[in-house]
Amino acid sequence: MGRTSTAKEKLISSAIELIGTRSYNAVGVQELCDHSGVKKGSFYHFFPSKRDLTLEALDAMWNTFKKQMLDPIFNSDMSAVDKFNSLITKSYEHQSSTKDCIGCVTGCGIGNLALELSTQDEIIRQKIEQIFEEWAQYFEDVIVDAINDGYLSVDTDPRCTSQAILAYMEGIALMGKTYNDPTMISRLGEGIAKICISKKKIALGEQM
Amino acid sequence: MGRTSTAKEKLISSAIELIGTRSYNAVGVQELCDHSGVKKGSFYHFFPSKRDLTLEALDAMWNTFKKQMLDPIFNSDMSAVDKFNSLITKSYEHQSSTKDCIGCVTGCGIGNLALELSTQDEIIRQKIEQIFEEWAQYFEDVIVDAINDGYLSVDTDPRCTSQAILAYMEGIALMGKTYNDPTMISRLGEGIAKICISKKKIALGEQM
DNA sequence: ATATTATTTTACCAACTAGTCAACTATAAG
DNA sequence: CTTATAGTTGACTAGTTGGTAAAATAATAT
Repeated sequence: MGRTSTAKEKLISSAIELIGTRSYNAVGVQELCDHSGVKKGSFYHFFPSKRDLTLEALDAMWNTFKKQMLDPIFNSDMSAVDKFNSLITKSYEHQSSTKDCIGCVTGCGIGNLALELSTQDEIIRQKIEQIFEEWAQYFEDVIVDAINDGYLSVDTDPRCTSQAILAYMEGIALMGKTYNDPTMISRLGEGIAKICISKKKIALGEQM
Repeated sequence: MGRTSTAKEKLISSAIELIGTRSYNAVGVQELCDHSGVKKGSFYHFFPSKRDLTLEALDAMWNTFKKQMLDPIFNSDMSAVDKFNSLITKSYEHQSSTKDCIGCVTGCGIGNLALELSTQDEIIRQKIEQIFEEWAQYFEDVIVDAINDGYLSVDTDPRCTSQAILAYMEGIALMGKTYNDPTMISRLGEGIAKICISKKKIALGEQM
C-alpha cells in the first residue's frame, strides 16, 4: 500500500560513491541528498540517521564485492595460488579504472571506513569485523584445501594465515591509495602467496 | 623579541592525541583549542589552518616514531629477521598499552590519516607518501644487507619487498584497530619475515 | 471510488564549523 | 626604561551540520 520509491536505493548508491571516494565525515546528509535527488525529509523517512545509511551501504558494498570479485574467483577450479593472484589482478584493474575515471585511487571502501570509524562507532566497527570474518573465510577455505592437497605445510595455521592475507590486501590498498598509484597493487601483490603463519608459536618473550 | 609561548607545541600534542584516537574530520579546531588550553585566536596566530597543524603533527608523529621505534631497532646489531620481529613486538606493546589506557586500539596514526585524507588533500597525501618512502628505506637497508650476507636470495627486489613489508605492517595495524584487539598485531606479525618479492617479474597477463 | 498508507516536500532548528579581526598584554632586546 | 615585537584574548562572521515536524501528495488495495 501507499506509493513505491527508489529513494532508498539511490541514497545507498550515493553513499557508496561519495563516502567511498572521500570519507564518512567529509560527506554530509545534504550532499548525499543532492547527489541522489532526494529531499532531506525523505532521507530521514528511510534512515533514522546517517550512521544507519552507512551500515546499509557497508552491506551493499560487501555484497557487490562478493558477487563481482570473491565468488567468481573462489568458486572456480583455479589453484590456491592462482586464486590469490587473480584477486590481486582484479583489484588492480578495479583501482586502475577508478583512477582513470575520477583521478584517484580510492582503495578499499570497507578498510577506509574501518580506519575512520572503528574507534568512534562501535556498531560500525562490529559490522566491519564481521565482514572481515566472512572475507577471511574465503581465504581459509582454499588454504585448508591447499594443506590437504599437500601444496602447503601441515604446520600452516589456516585462520591466522587467512587473516594475514587479508591484512596484506588491506595494506596494499592503503599503499595504492597513499601513492595514488594503482600499480602498487600489482607490484606488491606478487608477495601475497608467500605469506603463511605456522601453528608452532614462538613465545613472545623469546622471539628476540 | 616579544613574549615566548608553548601554545604551538601544546596544539601539536593535542592534534596527535585527539586526531590520532578519532579522525581528522571528527576533531574540530575548537576542541583542539580547549584540549590544549589555547584560545582560537592563538591557534590561527600559529597555524594558517587546521590542515597546516595536521601537517606539523604528521612531522612530529614521524619523528617520535623514528626516535622511539625505528632508530633503536634498526641501528642495533640484530639480524634482519630479529629487527622485523622486534618491531612487531614493540608495536604490539604500544597498541596494547593504548588499549589499556583509553579502551581502544588506535592503529597507525599515519596510516589512519593516509586513508582518510589521501583523496581529499593532495598536500597531506604527498607528505605521507614521503614519510612512507623514508620508512621503507629503513627496511630496504636491512634487506640489502641480508642479501649481501647471503640470508636472502639475490633475486630479492629490495625496494618492492620493503614496501610490501610496510604494507603488511599497515594492514596488521588496520586489522588490530578493526578487531580492537592488540594481539592481532603479534599473531599476524609472525608472518612478516616471509614476505619477499622477487626481481623476476611475471607479466600481468601470464600469471593466471 | 474511496480509504489507507507510503512517500515527498518545505520550512525549520539549535549547535557547530573553520576562520577573522582588532584591541590588548607581556616580554626580550636595546 | 623604553620600544618593538610576539603572543593572547574574546567577540564575531557566514556557512554548514545532523536531525525534526507537519502538511501535502500519490499510489495501491479494497
